[in-house]
Amino acid sequence: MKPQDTATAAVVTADVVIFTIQGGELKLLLVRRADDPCRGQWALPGDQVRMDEDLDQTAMRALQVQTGVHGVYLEQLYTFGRPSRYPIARVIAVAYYALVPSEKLQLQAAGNAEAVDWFALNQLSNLAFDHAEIVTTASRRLSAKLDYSTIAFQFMPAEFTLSDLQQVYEVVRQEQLDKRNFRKWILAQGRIEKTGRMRRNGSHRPASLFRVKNPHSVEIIRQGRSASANNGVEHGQETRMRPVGQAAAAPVR
Amino acid sequence: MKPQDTATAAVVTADVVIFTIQGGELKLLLVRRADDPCRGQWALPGDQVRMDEDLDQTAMRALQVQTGVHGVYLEQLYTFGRPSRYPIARVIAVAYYALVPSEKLQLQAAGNAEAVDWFALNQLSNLAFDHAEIVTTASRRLSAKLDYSTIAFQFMPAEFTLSDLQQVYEVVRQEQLDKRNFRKWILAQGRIEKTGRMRRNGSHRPASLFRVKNPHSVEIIRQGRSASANNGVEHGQETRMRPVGQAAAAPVR
DNA sequence: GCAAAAGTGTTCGAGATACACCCATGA
DNA sequence: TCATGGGTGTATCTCGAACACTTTTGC
Repeated sequence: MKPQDTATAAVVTADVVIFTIQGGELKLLLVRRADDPCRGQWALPGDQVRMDEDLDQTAMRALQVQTGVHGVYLEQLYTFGRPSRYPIARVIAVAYYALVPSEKLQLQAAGNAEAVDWFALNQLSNLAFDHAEIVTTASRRLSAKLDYSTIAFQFMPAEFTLSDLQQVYEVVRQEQLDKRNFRKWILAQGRIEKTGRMRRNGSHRPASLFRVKNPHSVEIIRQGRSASANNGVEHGQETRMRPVGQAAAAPVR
Repeated sequence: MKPQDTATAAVVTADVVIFTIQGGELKLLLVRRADDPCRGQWALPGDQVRMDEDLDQTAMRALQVQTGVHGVYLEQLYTFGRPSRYPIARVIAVAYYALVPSEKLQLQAAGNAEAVDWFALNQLSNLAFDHAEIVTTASRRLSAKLDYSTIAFQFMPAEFTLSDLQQVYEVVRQEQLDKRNFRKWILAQGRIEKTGRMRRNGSHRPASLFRVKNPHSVEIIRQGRSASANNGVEHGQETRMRPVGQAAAAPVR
C-alpha cells in the first residue's frame, strides 16, 4: 500500500506450465537454462514482467517465444514467493498454466533456453528452483478443473474423435473410463457436434469426427447445489468468453 | 528467469479481502487510506511484502494489524498486475481473502489506515485502485467454494445453531434454502456434531448448538466424476490441514 | 476370417428436490 | 394464547454407475 516507505522492490516473473497430451501421456514443456543460477537445469519457461506489461502478457510472451504457439488457453495458477525460492535476489513468480492441442507442437529453443523438450509428468528430472512445486500445483488444478469445466476441449485440435477426447480425461485423471457412459455424458452436454467427416485410422471401423461448438470459451459445468433452494432465484451459469490469443481473466476458482 | 538482465523491479503487496457474516449480510472490511495516492479513499487492507517475508505472512500481518484477529482462514486469491492499476509506481498485488467468524470482530484503525469499518458487499463506495475488481473476484471465489468445500464453517464461531450455518449459505449464495433439506444434507456429511448445549434466544423453542469436528481443515466435498470409471482406482479425497494461524498452501482451485 | 477400435441401451441405486405440520419457549 | 423460530419425514425424480455385444474396416 505504501511503496514509498521501505523500498522492498522484488523481481516478478511469469512462469508457465505448458501441458499437452502426446502419445497417451500428459506432458509438459521444460527448457534447459542457459544462465545462472541453475544453469543447465530444466525449468519452466518464463520471463521477467516488463515495466509496461501485464502479467498475462508476460506469460503469453514467454509461451510464444518458447513454443511458437499462440491463442491457447492460459490461466493464472498461483503466485509463489517464498523468500528462499530463488538464490540471491528476491524473485516472486506468478505461475500460469497453458493447455496446448497436440497438433500445435512446434518447438524451438530460444531466448535464455539452450534446449526445449517435452517431459512426461511422472518422469521429471529435478527441476530448478521450486518449479516442481509449481508443477504439482498445476497438475492438481488441471485435474480438478477437468471435472467442473469444459477445459478438456482446450487440448483438442479442430477435429477429433470421441476416443481422443476420452483419452484426455483418462490421461489427466489417471483412470479408465467406461466408453458408453463417457459418450452419453459428453454428448448430453451439447457442446460438441459431428462434423460429418470420418477418420480412418487403421484396420478397424472409422470414427466420426467432432468439433467443439464454442471452442474459445471455458465454462463451468456443475454449478453447486449443496441444498435445495425453495424459490425460483436462478443465478446464472458462470461463463467466460476469452478472445483468442488473450489470457483469461481471474477465474472462478 | 534472468533478474540481472533488465532491472524491472516492482513493488509487491499482499491485499486481503476480509469477509464476515454480520446481521444477515455478507460484509467486508475496508480501511480509509491515510496516505497518498488515493488518500481518504476506502481500500482493502494490505501491505508491502517485506524482503524476508513470505507472501502469506504479509497477508497475515496486514490482517492482524488491521483487525486484531489471527488464526482465521486465509487463502491466496489471484494476483493483479495491470501496469496502470497503481499510479506512478508499478505495484503488483497478490490478493488474499480471509473468512472471519462473526464473534472475532475487534476493529482497530492502525498502520496507514485512518479508519476501519465493515461494509455490506452491495453498498460499496468507490474503492481505491482496482480493489473493486479484487472484491468481485473474491466474492465469486467464495460463492463457488461454498459449493464444493467445507469453507462455510470458517465463518462459524465455536458453537452455532443449524440456522446460523444455513444463513451463511443463504447470504453468500443469495437464495433461500429449504430447512429440512439443508439439515439432512449438512448432517449427512458428518462434519459437525451436537455439543449437547442449547441456545435460548427469544420467545421460541431453543436451538441445539453444534460444533465442527475438525475446525481447522477445509476439505473438498465433491470430487468430480464426469463419467464413470470402470475399475477400482480410488483417487483420494483432497484434504488439506492447516495449522491455526498459518496460511493455506496453494489450493486445488 | 481375424484383429482392432467404433459404436450402442438398460437396469439400478444414491442423492437431490419438493413439500407441511408440530414443538418449545417468552411475552 | 399467540407469535416466533426450532425441528422433523416421505414421495419422486434425476443422474451417475455398472455392464457386453455388434459393426466396420484393413490386412
